[in-house]
This record gives sequence, structure tokens and C-alpha cells, in this order.
Amino acid sequence: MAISFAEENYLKIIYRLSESTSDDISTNAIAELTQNKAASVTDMLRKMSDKGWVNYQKYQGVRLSEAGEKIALDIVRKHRLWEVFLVNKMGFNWDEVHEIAEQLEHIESEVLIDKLDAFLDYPRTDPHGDPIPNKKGELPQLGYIPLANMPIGKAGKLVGVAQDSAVFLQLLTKLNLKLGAKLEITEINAFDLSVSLRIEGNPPVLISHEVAKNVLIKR
Amino acid sequence: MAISFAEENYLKIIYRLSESTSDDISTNAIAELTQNKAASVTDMLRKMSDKGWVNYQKYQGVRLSEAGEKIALDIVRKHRLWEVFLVNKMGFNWDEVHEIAEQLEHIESEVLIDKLDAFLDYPRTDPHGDPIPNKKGELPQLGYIPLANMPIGKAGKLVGVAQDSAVFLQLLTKLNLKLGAKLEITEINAFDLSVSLRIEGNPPVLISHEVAKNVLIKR
DNA sequence: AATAATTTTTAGCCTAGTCTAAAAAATTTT
DNA sequence: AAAATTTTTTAGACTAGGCTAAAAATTATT
Repeated sequence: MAISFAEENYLKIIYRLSESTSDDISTNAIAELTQNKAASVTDMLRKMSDKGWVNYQKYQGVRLSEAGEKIALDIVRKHRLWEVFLVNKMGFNWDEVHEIAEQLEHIESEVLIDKLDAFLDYPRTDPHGDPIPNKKGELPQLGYIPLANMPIGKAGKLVGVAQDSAVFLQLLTKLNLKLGAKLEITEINAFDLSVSLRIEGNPPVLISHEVAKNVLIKR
Repeated sequence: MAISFAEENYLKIIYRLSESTSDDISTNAIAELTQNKAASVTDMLRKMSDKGWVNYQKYQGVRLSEAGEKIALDIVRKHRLWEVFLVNKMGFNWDEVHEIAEQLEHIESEVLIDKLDAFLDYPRTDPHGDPIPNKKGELPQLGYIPLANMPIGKAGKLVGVAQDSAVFLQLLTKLNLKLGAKLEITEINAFDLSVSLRIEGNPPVLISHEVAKNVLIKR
């Protein structure tokens, strides 16, 4: 019973949504990211629940089962490794690779992925700074995450940046974002993923998703 | 109106069948290679005819239209470039790459293929010696083809080999296959693609598909 | 040329994955 | 706590791409 593209996509998206919350994931949230209607999502969740990949109670939302998480991590691993390939070997910019990696992540060959991993010299993060799970589905312990991935309401400390272009660092200075600063996300705007950020207890300021992706924090 | 995986597969298979004959391609031949039933093939041919990719007259077989051949050549180009990648960069053996390339050939990104082509240093043939079409769908003029691709009943002259391992060359000697020999395929066995070969007018001898792939001939 | 065998097509059915419209449940507002 | 709103599910329909069984056309054999 092989897994279909559609099923892989659902699992990946539920995983992504689970990264930034410990709540159950809602039908609507999934519908938005898969670009399907809520009714279609309900259908699919029921089927995937029957297969044991998710735990789903109607009207209550869904979360990945152990088996489902394993599959999702494998897809994420493939996606991120291909992104490294596209940027490091094929010369794409890091903002051009997502759509292509969305396709490549569905290629089925464990040995290919092992060889690709070796060819890329066993990278620990993708070009956006996101960690790459290993074969067993374990995430490398980086000691930091991108600010953009920090759950709303939790505090973290700025420990580094994923980029060191002059313009980026100048912007951080202007925003008063310095190493060691205590940060807390108060809101993420769905429209552009811009982040409302409280710095050292001051009133929140707005920063772009782009900036939030490149600021590294420790919980 | 994007093209589907299934449609790409049909076009590729019709192209492959057209390579070794100038007759129309039969429903049954396509059914065998696509692993579908003849009835399903008929359905699909009707649909692809409506889209203008093939010229199809019921009971008369099918051939690619100009548009269909362009698409088929593009898929063949992608398939063969990915095979070069798998062998030259990822360290696969040339007999392990077909299934993976079958998947990779459906990845949609023109710029990726351009970059891959450059990364591989613009190869003219794939690891099996088959020519790689360029962006415009033109096949490089190699001056030879693998014996395995020679139509039944046509004569050719041995002009080279695609491999130079000792065991392979020893086998050629044993078979009395030497440079300049006049060759003619009398039969191809569907079971293992082994080839019944007449050498210099002598009674036919049997050689494996593996050997036939690595013997290069000029028509 | 008639019959037999083979190939191809038609007709009707099935599954996966999607949709819309309406109903039901949960949540928010008054 | 009742009403209004939002979210989710159900019911029924659609398309792509398959299938089987039977009918029709083509090809081969007597």
C-alpha cells in the first residue's frame, strides 16, 4: 500500500503546522495550506486516520501519529536536502528553490537520498536555516531555531543570525536587535507572515518574515 | 492545461516505439509498455488526439504529431540528463538508474534542466550511449547508434563500443565481433530483449541485450 | 471467399481526490 | 442563556485514469 502524492502533502503540511503549536491542527488551517476546500480535507483526514497516520476526532482537529510523523519527517528530510542541492550545486538563490523541492521531495528512492546526503557533505540545515532530519527522523540539535519558528508567547534569546549581509545586519541594529536580547513573538500576521515582536519587554515592533527567518534564537 | 504524468508516459512510450519503426504504433504495443490494458490505451489515445499530441485513427494505430514529438523529446532529454547525473555525480551503476530517472523525468522546471545540463558539462549521450536531445528537441548527430536500437532487418557496420571493460572486449572477440564487421539483427526476443544477430552473412548467433547496448554501429 | 483468430473498440463500472451546497456542531456575541 | 456566526462535516456530484466483458473490425487461415 504505497503512499500517494496527495497523502504525502497532507502529512507534510500537518507536520509544518504542528511545529509551531502543541494544539490539535484544524481542518481550515490544513485547507488553507493544501489549497483545498475544508470538505476535501475532512475526507482525507478520515482516510488517513483509517491508515493510522493521524489521530483524528471529528470537530476536534487532528495530530500526527507516530507513524505519520515518521513519514512527514522523511518528506521534510528529502525536501530540505534537495533545497541544499539546488542552492549549493545548481546555483539557485535560496528564494527560488521551494517549488522545485516540492516536486523533488516525492521522488522515491532511499538509496538516492543517502547518496545525495553524502554528495552534499551531510548538511545539518537547509539554505533557510531549517534543520534537516536524519534517516531515523531525528532533528539535529542545533541549539537554536529561526525566530520565525518560535511559538507565539514563548520567550527566547537572540544567539545568532543565519545571514551576514551588511544590509541585514544594519537593519538589526536599527531595530535594536542585538545578541543576547530577550525576544517574544506577540503575533504573526497571516497575510505576509510578518511578526509582531516584543524586545526586552518593550512595546512590540513589526518585522518581516524575511528578517524573522534569519534571526536565530535559543528557547 | 498542464500535462499529466500519465500523458507524459504515453508520449514517451509512443516515441520509444517509433524509434525502431516507421509504421503506426499499435494499441497493444503501447498497452504492453505502459502496463495498462488495451481498452485503457484506446481511451487515452482518443483524449490525446483531441489535445493534438497524436494522430490517431481508430483501428489504424497512432503516431506522434509535431507537438507530441516535441513534448516526448523534452521528456527523453530530462530522463537521459538525470541518468547522467545519477551515474556521474551520485555514483550509481548504469543499470541501477532507470527507475529513478523514470520519476525524475517528470520534474517540471526548465531552468533546473538548463542548470543540470551545464553542471554535467553538456553530455551528448546518457550512460547507456543513447543520445540526449538538446533544448530544441534536436538529437546530436553522433554518427552511430547502439546495436540494440537498430531496426530488425537493416544492416549496419560495427564502428565502436560504449564500454571498454576487459571482460566485455574479451566477449566480443569470442563472438567474432570486430571493428568494421557487417551486422544485421534477425530477431529480438521480447522476454529478455536478447538479440539474434547475423555477422558477415554467417548463421545468426544470440547475444544479450547488455552486449547489444554497448556495441555501436553505423547504418 | 468463408471462417477462425486476433486486435481494437465500446459500454459500463470503479477508485482517488477533488468540488458545492446544505446540515450539524462549536464558538462567539449579545 | 439565547442568538448569531463560524467551522466542520455530510451528501451527492464530477474528472482522470484505470478495469472487465462483450461487440466490432481487422487479419490470418483454411
